[in-house]
Amino acid sequence: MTTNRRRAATIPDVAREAGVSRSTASRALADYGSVSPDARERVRAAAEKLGYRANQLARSMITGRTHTLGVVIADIQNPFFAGVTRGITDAAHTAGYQVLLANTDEDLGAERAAVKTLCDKHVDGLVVAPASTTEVGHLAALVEGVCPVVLLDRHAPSLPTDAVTVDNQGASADAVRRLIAAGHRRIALVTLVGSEPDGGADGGAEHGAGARTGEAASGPFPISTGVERVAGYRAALRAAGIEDTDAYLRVGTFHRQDPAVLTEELLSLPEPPTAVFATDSMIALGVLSAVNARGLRVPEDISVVAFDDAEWTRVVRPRLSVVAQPVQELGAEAVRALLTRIERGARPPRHITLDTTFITRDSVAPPR
Amino acid sequence: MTTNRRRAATIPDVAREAGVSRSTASRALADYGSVSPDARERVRAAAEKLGYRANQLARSMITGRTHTLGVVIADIQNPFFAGVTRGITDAAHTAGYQVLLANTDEDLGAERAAVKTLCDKHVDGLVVAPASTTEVGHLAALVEGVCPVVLLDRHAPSLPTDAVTVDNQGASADAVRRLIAAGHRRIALVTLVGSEPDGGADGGAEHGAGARTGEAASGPFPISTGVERVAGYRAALRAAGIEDTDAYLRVGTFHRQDPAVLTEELLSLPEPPTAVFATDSMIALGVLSAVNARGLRVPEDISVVAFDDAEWTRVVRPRLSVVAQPVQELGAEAVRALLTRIERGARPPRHITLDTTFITRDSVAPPR
DNA sequence: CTGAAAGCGCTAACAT
DNA sequence: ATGTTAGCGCTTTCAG
Repeated sequence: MTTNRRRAATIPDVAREAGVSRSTASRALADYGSVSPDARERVRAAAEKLGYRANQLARSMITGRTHTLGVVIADIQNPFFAGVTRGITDAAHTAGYQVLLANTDEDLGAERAAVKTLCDKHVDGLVVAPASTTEVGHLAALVEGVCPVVLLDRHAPSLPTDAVTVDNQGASADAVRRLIAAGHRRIALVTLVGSEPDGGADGGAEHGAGARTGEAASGPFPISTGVERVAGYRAALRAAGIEDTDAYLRVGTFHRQDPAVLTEELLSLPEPPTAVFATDSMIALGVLSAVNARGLRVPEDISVVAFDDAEWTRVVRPRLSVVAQPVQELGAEAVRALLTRIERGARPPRHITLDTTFITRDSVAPPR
Repeated sequence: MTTNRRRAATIPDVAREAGVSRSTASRALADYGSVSPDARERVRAAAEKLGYRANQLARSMITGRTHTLGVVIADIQNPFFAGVTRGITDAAHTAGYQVLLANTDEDLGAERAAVKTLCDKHVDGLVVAPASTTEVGHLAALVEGVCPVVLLDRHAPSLPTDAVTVDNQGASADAVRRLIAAGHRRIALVTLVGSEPDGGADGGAEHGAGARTGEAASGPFPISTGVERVAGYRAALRAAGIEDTDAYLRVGTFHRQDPAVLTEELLSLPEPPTAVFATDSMIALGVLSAVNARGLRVPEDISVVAFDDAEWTRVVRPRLSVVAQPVQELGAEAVRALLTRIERGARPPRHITLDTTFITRDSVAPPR
């Protein structure tokens, strides 16, 4: 029934079949310029008959647009990024774009490599959750007109481009304030930061924030999210008259420290915290596992609050009270910003802030 | 310091700088044919100096290879697929390939569209977790030499290509057998299938499996995973002398039914099940929420077992006993199979089966 | 080992 | 409105 065809049909084939020139065929198919209704119909029919599919590669080479977006995140297995990525792909597909995915595990080297590879693939734009918000030289180079970039989840002040985040400081302060309102004074914060700054020449903003951790983290925080959440935590503590805001602050490094261990350290303090705030759901998993391992009960023995409304937080007993981020919307908004930047070209950087919601469940109680 | 450059450096630029012809420059850069060490070095230096980056689009147009793989899955927010995707991207990147991502939500139409778009983008191969294992006409067309496809998680017998799965039937039977060993007789299975067959002309294999659900699911199961897990469930039940294997079988449709509601129905039966088997972690979430809503305790009042070792299953109390699938390995293995197919061309279909592990935790107890 | 020339499939000026 | 011509950046025969 079907005709043999070794080679896919091309524009010349369609043009011949329709009895028009290649340009007319091209115009009719790509829907630009002016074509007579008659010719247009003949071309459409011929294309249909031959099963013509445009060679996007060739088209991209001419137009300079691939209708492909690059997404560079820490880890697709982290529910936050999975949600964000879902939002990104949905928004992208709706707009006729495909999505190229890369994981960095918060490693700056991996991020640089990913960005380079994706650019080589001629993505029309990049959504990046940067491993560092100060070491952004590799991104700065792109922002200068090479390839639009939009930052997601994290804001790099030195980078003149859009960023889509939540109000981390406010959300964090709010969460801590709720713990304080419940009567807590010894409130811990457990967080993880990306790779250490590698000392490259990177005219970036300053983020001094020493953390009293066991050994590491003497340098600056590389990720704005962490900085801001810690800032909110400190602010709320200070506002409550708690002077030593860093007594229960634990900042680990993504690859080198396990949040469970950090928590274990906290719990073995002479005066252990009565509440723990985890800055994401993966960290919360570690916190809970340390709490469980020690036989402590939530919330009777210790209160727990976390960032990110992961599905499991509704199923654990007690159900976890969380700071919910609009994950899919973050992704969708980032794509929207990126597309505007792609279509309208350079424009003043916008920082879009989406609202979080504190979801009160059962993991907070007054300290004993 | 840096020179102004509006236009990216091209091969002619490098050739000129190195004082050789374009062909020689191309050979040196792409590392093929023969080039004198001297010329090769001069070209490398020139490329370095000009910051030359090959135009992958142009290269792909000639070579016919894009070093891009397409991944078509149900939902990246499902931890199973997130893990699989992580395995895929890692393996792909290691081999020098990028990954284009598409979600289908188990919708056949979305899958067809995704496959078409990805092919138009000239991916070198496709990893697909098909929404249906019988309606695979759109994939069959590709397998005929157009674009290598490897099936993931699900096996379509009618499709002459590789599939990477676990032994679903065996794993399922094993899990049910453990429930039986604990003394259960009224064991429920809650599962979800993709979109209904659309009656297209698709010479596929037959999968008859009626399910006693409230309203839907009178047709065949479209997904092999579901079929096999149900088969294992039935086999184990029958082997234990339980005749009516479908009394507690609940098969919902992905978009139209909520596992929590299905479970709620089961629990309100005159003789409710004493154990529930959920065929993935998302379904388990629904099952648990229904169980919790009814105030039942696990495992005292009801035992629960699920497929997929999601992170949260270790944190809930009681910790959930699960059938763990090697998620990342599934993805990595699929890429490996795909790459062999891409490099070595057509070959007899292989069905690769990876081992599952039953992880005994605390959600199973004898019935009261 | 190297260079000249052809051409992948398509779009975009420029004529007509 | 349509056809002619050029050319995107690269690889690849084919001569030399």
